[in-house]
Amino acid sequence: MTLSIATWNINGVRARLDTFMTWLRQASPDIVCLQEIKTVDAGFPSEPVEALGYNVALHGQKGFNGVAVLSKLPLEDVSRGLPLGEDEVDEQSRFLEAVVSVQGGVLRIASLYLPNGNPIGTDKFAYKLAFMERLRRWAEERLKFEEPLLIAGDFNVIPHPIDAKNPQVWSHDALFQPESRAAFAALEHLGLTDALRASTDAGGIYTFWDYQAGAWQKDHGIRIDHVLLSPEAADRLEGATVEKHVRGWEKPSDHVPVIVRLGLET
DNA sequence: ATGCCGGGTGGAACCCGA
Repeated sequence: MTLSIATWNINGVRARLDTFMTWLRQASPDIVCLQEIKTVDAGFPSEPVEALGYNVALHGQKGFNGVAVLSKLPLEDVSRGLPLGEDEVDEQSRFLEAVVSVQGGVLRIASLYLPNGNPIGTDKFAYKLAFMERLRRWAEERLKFEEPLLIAGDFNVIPHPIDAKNPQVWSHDALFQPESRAAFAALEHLGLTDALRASTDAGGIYTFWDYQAGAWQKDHGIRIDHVLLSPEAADRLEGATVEKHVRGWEKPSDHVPVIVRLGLET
């Protein structure tokens, strides 16, 4: 059978409730990773989501950030936040890890909201790069398990010029800095596969269009929402698609969902 | 060089995003 896993930066789940529920009913993925829910756990619309058959795991935050994993399969293990070093504190809710059972083992899922990092040259950019290094170290440890693993979310990185309509516009932006792109490449060098790029080398595929300056109307987009796969997941990849049409709906998020399909028995 | 738009908080004007 095929398991479908989606990721979507929803830009405020409460402001997006109608759009979100409409999409969830239509697309009906087995697993959904959400970012920027922008609410504490108690503010998440768990009841209507559970009514559609989903289990809900949350790592919320007041006003900003916040990630979630929804799953039609039971969530057996949930862990909030990336590991921290000695004396390190991270008050930002940007990472949520969960495990579901599949035939012969488990499927491990991480919902990720990587820091934007703008403007460059500030502590925000340093925080982004430090966060990416923490993610790299975590992924390195998890890959030792040799199990199907997905890191799905808003990476806030434009990996290559082909992933932007106008790459030169982003040359001074944290999303397209050499350091940001190198840190993304370092994740791939661990053995992780960019699911969309494993499916196609076509240009013009974007997941974000700014609300401002008519970016959507001009198709001035960037591809910054990604799904990275461990070798055991990549071997089962059946396809990856971007739900572009959702950007044209009423009250859209500025991001659209990305869906990957894996051949896995449950 | 900055704002554009939109969500959040808190109850106006400001922070934040990408």
